[in-house]
Amino acid sequence: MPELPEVETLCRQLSASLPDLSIVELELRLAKILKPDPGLSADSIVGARFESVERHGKFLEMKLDRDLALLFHLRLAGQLVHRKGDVNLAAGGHPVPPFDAPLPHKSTHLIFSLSDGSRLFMTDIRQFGFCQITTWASAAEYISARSMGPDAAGPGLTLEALTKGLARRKQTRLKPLLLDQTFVAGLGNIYVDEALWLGRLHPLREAGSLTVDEVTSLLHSIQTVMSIAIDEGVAHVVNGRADPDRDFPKAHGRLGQPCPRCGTPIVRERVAGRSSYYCPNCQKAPASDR
DNA sequence: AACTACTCCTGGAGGC
DNA sequence: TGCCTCCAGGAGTAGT
Repeated sequence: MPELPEVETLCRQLSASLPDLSIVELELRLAKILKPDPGLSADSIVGARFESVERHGKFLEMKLDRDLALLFHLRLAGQLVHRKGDVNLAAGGHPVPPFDAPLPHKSTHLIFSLSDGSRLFMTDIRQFGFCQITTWASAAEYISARSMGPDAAGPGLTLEALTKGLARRKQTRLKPLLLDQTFVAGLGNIYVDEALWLGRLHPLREAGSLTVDEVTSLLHSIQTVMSIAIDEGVAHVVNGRADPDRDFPKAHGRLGQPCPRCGTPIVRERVAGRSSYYCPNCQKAPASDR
């Protein structure tokens, strides 16, 4: 569930809390979570100091001195909490367990003890996330090899780039296309649904069927959803259900609830193997499906 | 090229 | 109450 906004929020917090601290000890509680590059090991990073934290799509890269780096992907349910005493200096990712829960949790797989007595916990109830121990150059190579598209919240996602991208993938439905990290980087199931709802586009529309106005609308919708989530708070969805006390997300996780725009009940349909929520009135199905 | 199915895994929800 | 099944989700891979 951690998508671009969750990782970006975490990145900003860790950028403030980690630099200049060094790693005193690393406790690995689930071996497969840690993936050291050949020639490196958990021991390699003991004593190394954090320099900076960066986001690449949904990847989080922590640059250390000695040319070392940690590359995290939180996948479905990964969470990072940097805590000193009872105080969270940074916390983000999947909201289960709650960020203020006692740590380590039974699903905490990795604990970094840092030079000021604080600790960084990686918790992941689904065990799909990972932390790679690598070098600056190998991290850059690894990221580059993903061939990620323009960042959904970055300046590279322009009308021109989006138009060209859609033209290259004319036959692909919008939902799987937007989930494809090589098309645009950072979106996941929740924010794709939100962007499509905001742009009044049905998830099964083919990329090549969009008018110029619709492409423009899609671009603005992606950018708007990203900035709302980053600036005003990420979507709170647990087990596929949107938090009933918040009005964001608008469509995702709101089966049967009235569309905030027109009042028509939101429907759920399986698209590309994923639950997709949309308004059947505002987001008209493609002609071929009617 | 584009699609589906399957894999990794756990926990929460709902049915009976 | 307790079993059972289903579902959530990112992304890689294999097969059609």
